[in-house]
Amino acid sequence: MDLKLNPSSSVPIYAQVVSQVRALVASRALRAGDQLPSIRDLAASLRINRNTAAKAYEALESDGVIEMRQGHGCYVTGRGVTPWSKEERLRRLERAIDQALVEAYHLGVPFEEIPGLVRRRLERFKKEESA
Amino acid sequence: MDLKLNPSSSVPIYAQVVSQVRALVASRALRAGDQLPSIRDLAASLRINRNTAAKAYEALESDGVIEMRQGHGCYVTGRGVTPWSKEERLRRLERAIDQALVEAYHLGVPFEEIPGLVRRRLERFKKEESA
Amino acid sequence: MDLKLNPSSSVPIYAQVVSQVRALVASRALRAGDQLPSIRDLAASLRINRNTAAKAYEALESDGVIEMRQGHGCYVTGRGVTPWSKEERLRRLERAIDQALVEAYHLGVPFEEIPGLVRRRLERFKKEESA
Amino acid sequence: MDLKLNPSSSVPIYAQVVSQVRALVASRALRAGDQLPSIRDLAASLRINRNTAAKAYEALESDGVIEMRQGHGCYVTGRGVTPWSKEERLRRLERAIDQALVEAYHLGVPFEEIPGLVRRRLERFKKEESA
DNA sequence: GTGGTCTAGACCACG
DNA sequence: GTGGTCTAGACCACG
Repeated sequence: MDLKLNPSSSVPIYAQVVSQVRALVASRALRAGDQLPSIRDLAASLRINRNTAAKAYEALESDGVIEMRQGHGCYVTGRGVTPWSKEERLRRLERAIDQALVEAYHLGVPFEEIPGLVRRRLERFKKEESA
Repeated sequence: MDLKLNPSSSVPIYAQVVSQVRALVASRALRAGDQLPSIRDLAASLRINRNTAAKAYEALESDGVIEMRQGHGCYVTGRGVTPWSKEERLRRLERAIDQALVEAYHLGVPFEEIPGLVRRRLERFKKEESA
Repeated sequence: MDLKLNPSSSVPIYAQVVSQVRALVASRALRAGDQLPSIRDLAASLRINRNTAAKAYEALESDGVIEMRQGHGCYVTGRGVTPWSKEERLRRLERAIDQALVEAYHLGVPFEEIPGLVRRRLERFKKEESA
Repeated sequence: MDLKLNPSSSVPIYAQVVSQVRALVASRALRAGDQLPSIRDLAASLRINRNTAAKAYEALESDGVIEMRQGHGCYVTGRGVTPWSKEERLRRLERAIDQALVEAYHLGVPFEEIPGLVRRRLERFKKEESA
């Protein structure tokens, strides 16, 4: 699991780990049941403190992305036992989409180009998935 | 300018102001040349610290979203003053789109539904724009 | 003896075994003199580590819930072998009751509903007992 | 806010803080909007590490019992925006009640005494509430 | 070996 | 002043 950390980013290190693991799971590079490196190993390979690695894993666990088992290790959870209602889930997704649209506006990317771009990124995700 | 701030969110208040002003501009509720309230007035109306309001405006200015003219006030700038190259801008947008896709995966929303959703949000943006 | 263990719970497995055996005894599904599976058998049937099973039995024994007779096996003891004084016992029970009341408050269950609920659970216990 | 910690208990210090604050809120010794001591002050008064105090407050926040505000402090939340369904809430409460009943059995307290005891503890809660 | 807790202490971000 | 992050390092509980 090779994550790329930016220690000078304003995004905390543990949050960078969280979002990259979430992305790996979403792109199916990590799948349900897969074992993650232990907290110790992760900390060593990223050269961060054990507590920082533990904080990232804790956040991922309370997110429902991974499970940590006593004395065993950390495993990717099965997908989607999210405790949220259908409406709440839609609301959250719309918020993420709107953020991308706002970003597009301010970057000067015409709205007409968005659907094509989204389709391209989706294809890339699916390709990784079937790989 | 009525922004909805959540003081108990983990997102800093100044960042909430920034992202909501950016959204207002993107949805054309605020347009190039429009005047924003002064730092002092914004702080008063939102009942936030003046330093917080100032910090938000600074961030918006260095983002190229607003301009502060000494003794005149704050104005929404024209679009496309972003300091980034075409490639950098595409990279940033793809990152925002990917974040929405990762969110969709973890929320259990099937990828097939994404393009439709994006189109719907785009329509809403355009409607607000023409209003 | 079919116990339902949750390996991803934050409650240690041995403690899950202990509390479920205590519940079985309290509901009279297990009665004084009944023989429990050996440590080896329990570990095999629950597919847990033998040390874990042994630790659970040790805790149950020092609690006075079971007795382990060298070379004979494990047996449920008679009731009321608790080593505590009348006052201490009352204090412990009140603590358990208070915990339920605190839980009720935070779950938003009105206090008026508590006595009815307690009565219902008591009936269920007695029914299992007479079964 | 005087909490009594037992450093030699097997219950982690932060968890002791959590459960005692929950009890204070449930007994209305702390009410919605009340400010809690800052992490620094709590740590100093309990003579524990700031990180340990912070961990307790974080847990209380993710439980919905308190809110922490940037640069302001910690406040008791309004009651009961628990994200759980009515059924889940009942299930959790029943579990807590059952634990008290199991405890009663093993302590040799006759089931007949339970309803009276529960009523007494409820009265004590309500008295504190109106005080 | 694995995760969990705790401390001491530094530095930063926020308002 | 308040909370948030991070490190180094110790010791413990679990399986």
